[in-house]
Amino acid sequence: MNVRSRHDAIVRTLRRNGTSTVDALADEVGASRRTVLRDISALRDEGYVIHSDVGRGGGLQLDTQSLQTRAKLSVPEVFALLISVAAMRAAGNLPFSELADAGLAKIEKALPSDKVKDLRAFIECLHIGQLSPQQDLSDIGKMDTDLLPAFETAFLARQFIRFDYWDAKGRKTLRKVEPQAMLILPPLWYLVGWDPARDDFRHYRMDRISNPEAVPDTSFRRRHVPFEDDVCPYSELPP
Amino acid sequence: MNVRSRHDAIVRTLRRNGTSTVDALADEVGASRRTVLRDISALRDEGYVIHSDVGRGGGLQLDTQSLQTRAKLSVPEVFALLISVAAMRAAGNLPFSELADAGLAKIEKALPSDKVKDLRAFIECLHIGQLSPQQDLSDIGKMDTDLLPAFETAFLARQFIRFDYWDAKGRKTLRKVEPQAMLILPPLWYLVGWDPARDDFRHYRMDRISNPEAVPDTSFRRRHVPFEDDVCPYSELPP
DNA sequence: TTAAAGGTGACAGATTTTGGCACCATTTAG
DNA sequence: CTAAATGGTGCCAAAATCTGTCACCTTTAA
Repeated sequence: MNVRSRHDAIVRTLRRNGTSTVDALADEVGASRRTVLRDISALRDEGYVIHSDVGRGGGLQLDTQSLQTRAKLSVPEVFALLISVAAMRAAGNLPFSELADAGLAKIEKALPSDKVKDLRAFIECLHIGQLSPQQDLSDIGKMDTDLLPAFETAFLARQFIRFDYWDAKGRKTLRKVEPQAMLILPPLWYLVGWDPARDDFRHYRMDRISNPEAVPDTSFRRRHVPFEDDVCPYSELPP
Repeated sequence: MNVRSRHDAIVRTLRRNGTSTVDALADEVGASRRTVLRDISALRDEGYVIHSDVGRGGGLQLDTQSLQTRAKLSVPEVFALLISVAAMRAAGNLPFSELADAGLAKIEKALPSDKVKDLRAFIECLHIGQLSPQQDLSDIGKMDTDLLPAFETAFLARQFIRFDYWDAKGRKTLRKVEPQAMLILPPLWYLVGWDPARDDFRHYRMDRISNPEAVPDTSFRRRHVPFEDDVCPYSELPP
């Protein structure tokens, strides 16, 4: 019996029984009274709130609201959560969004600090708006999460991005643009890029992009994307 | 040097240097070659993807997209994240919402299963709509997250909820209602309750509720709340 | 062929964890 | 009041685990 799994067993037992004595716990997890007491102390250090009543009829009691959970997340998952909360916040602060932020802050604290900075910088490139409901959105494709690495690299290292694009008429073309921003108009998601060949901004629906690849190019410039606050000048975007 | 901190040091070094040899790592973290190899093996077991090139010029390389983070979250924080993602999904599926769900699934897997069921059941009571923008929302108060425990208890144990309520005219009254649903009209958040004294549904702005308390009462009935799909019959709600 | 790299197994020594014990403080039953 | 039940602490030896050393293997590039 591992120390970690013994801790888990203790928490589980406390949750199940509501209240329990040290000796009963020791019996349950197959460890000595002394060890269980040390475990309780360790769990308290970890943030669990465990009440104890001393004396006859007393025992230990786990504060159910204080339950901790230990999750192991990958960077793309953290990224997705960050976007979710950022999008929700942009849509109008919900109650609990502070609490969600607190949770995310803990997750971020567990990431290497440079990775956090990268993610935040990427999220700075997001613009979230409201799509007018009369648009025809019958053909929304699923966005492939495999796109993420190339986009992250291109945005953060200020590289060009090259990809295949199927336009609204079903024609496939090869594009190479400076990634300037990401525009979210739920449920659509656009890349806003500066196309040097056309000397203008172009927007690309993410679900029509495939095989993206970050391409180093010294001519990259960060440009001022013509978003004004929450007003999106792209409101006449073809779906 | 702890095992845990040595693992962290190894991951940090691999991230910083991009690629590194076992001997260099051993030197860096002040441990033997053998120990570092054991640590690498342990990290791989934990889910880190570490590529290795054998032979002259080879070395270890951490797959940057596979970076894991170990976060410790409390139940209310998990709850807030669940609501965020649920709300975002209701607002129109964003790309990455699947990824966010995958992350949340991992978090939930780390929770006791009954707690997960409770949280899901609570979230079932949420109705998320769109607030028409012409409403006057100048006086939105902050919702206190301390309200959560009482609401969770009342909803899940089917108990009445008693609270102080300040209405739009600033009058304070004591209410006791059957909690039937939660209505989210960003950025507002309502409790939809059946008030037995008035024999009708009433809605209460959450930021005007204080001192909520769950009260067991055998007369509680689950009622059909007159929401129709996404159409909210409460659209004439006074803010 | 040789040197540089990752990887494995075995074993003794170093370190940490565990169990047992004595003991203390508090509370409730009788 | 007294006794029993409970949480809690300090100490130390035994048990378990971790670590370093060493020998050796495989693969790869010069």
